Amino acid sequence: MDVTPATGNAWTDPACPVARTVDLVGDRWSLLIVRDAMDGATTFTEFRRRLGIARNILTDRLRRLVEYGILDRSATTDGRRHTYRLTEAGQDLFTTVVALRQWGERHAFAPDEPRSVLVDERGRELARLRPLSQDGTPLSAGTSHVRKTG
Amino acid sequence: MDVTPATGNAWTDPACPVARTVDLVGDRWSLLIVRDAMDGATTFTEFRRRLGIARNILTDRLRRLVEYGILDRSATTDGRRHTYRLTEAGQDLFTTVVALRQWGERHAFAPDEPRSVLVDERGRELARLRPLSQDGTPLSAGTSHVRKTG
DNA sequence: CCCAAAAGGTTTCAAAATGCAACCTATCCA
DNA sequence: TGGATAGGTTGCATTTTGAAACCTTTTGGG
Repeated sequence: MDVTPATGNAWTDPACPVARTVDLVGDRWSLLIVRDAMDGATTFTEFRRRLGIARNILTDRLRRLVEYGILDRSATTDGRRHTYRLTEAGQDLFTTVVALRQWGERHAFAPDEPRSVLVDERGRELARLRPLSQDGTPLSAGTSHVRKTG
Repeated sequence: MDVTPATGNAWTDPACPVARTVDLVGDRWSLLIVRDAMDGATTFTEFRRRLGIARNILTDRLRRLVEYGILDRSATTDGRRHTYRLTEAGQDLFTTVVALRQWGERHAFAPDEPRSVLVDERGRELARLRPLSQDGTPLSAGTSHVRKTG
């Protein structure tokens, strides 16, 4: 990839894939734009309606997401200037969005608070995401570690 | 949970678990602090050394992560004022960090760029996280949707 | 054909978040 | 006793964000 991050054109921690992802989509709005794109939003106005985001910020975030290869912008013929759709890289953020959602469900809601739910085509909630070793052993922070490079 | 977000004490989108999680840890630094805590960092100085973050910002983020129940701060007897450790909620962010990492590996690196790798106790890379339905069917943004509440 | 409304922005300016550097305080250890 | 180390706080400049006004193109009704 030849993408540069928002961070003054330098990665916060160039060798770390976590840090690079945070540099690209770790702001207040980008992942929520992706979330809404996954839920069917395609136009500037629709994103704005769902998010309540300032116009200039939305303009900037859409431009950046396109630049990063997460959204694709195409012209339309129906009076709307552009349609935004997730690229394959954008759709691949699904796992990340699900992980954020599941953590939020477990730790950011009181038991009785109403919340939106992500369901499959039969209306069932998803299985809990679990990091596994190649052989299927469940892994946690305690049973894994970062191997440095270079 | 009775936690309030950084966002001027109001949730960006109160019913959405994705948005609540972003409100809590979706800034430039929080998830990198959690990442380093998972990799063994426990002191102010150690976080600072690894991240290159400004002192006042680190102070603020540690305070917020403690307030949100993600880190636990305990006094020490060895000249360090405090030790920061992940709570259970903090450790549960492991899945989210892995999701960010795996996306970054796939989409934010050129094929030949050096990167750090997360491995299990035998040195093997993790299996790819995959959102699944309750019955084990793989799911994507296209085969799932958000069910609104309220 | 004309005009109002809608879509998708851009611009301006104020407010908030971030970052750097200097300063402060408590402990340890020689 | 005094310097080094840990863990901050404070002041100020820079950057990012946000609200509101303004602009341009398309579209659809009369």
